[in-house]
Amino acid sequence: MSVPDLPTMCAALSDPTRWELLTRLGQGAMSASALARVLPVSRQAIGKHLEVLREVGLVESEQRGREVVYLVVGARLSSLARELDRIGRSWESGLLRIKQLAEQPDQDPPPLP
Amino acid sequence: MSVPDLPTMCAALSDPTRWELLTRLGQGAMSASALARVLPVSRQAIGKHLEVLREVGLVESEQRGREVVYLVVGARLSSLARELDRIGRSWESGLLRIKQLAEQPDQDPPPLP
DNA sequence: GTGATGTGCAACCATCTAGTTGCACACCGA
DNA sequence: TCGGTGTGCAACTAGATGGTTGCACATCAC
Repeated sequence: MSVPDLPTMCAALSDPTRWELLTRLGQGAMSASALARVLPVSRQAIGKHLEVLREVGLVESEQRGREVVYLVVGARLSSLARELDRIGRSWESGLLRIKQLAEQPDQDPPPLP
Repeated sequence: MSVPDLPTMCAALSDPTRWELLTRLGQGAMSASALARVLPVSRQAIGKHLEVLREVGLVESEQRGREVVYLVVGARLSSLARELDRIGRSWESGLLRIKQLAEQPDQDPPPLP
């Protein structure tokens, strides 16, 4: 899996059903069929959701006997969080800089060389 | 604006055009028309995107003369980041706990009262 | 072996969404 | 006063998406 860009990562997290899947998997690995038994969605739909999550690295799959169980990858979510925080801070500091400029009226104008 | 849930916040961030808007606004407040001048998208489409971002609190709007300028709210993204990180960590610790349990075979079984 | 269970793949459908165009109206400046 | 610019609202379209059903096939347990 190549590292997905931010919009793709966020798109994977934009569906309530996928959050439900992630939350369940957060309590322990499960197969698609097992998830379909406890959720009001077909096994095939769940399979598609898990594939989306796997593509962005939020879950990993593992063959166990004849079934395929999925494990959540919390570190992936945390690394996304770090990146979002970094960007959010940069926006804030940028606005701060501009606000400071606006609050210095006609003071110390840059000399034209 | 009521606080939006995680899927809704992530959905707002799942579109490349909206990230483009946020990035531009990160360098300074702009109006929808000004954004439309520098992006290959119509002013109306940009207006819809900005409305989506405003609903989840990622931008704020401000009347300036006859135009409406939009400002990015970096703190909103950072607070989302904190929440995602918290969840990611909880998943990791949960898996760790289960892994530890699995690695203690038939040891210290709980007494039945 | 045989039935039950789990998986994979494909076709199909309804709805959401990101984009467009078009028009009406407000307002600023020369 | 009048042209240019900015905004708001509505209608429409193509494609993405989340969901379904159906079927074929592998595999585990009895």
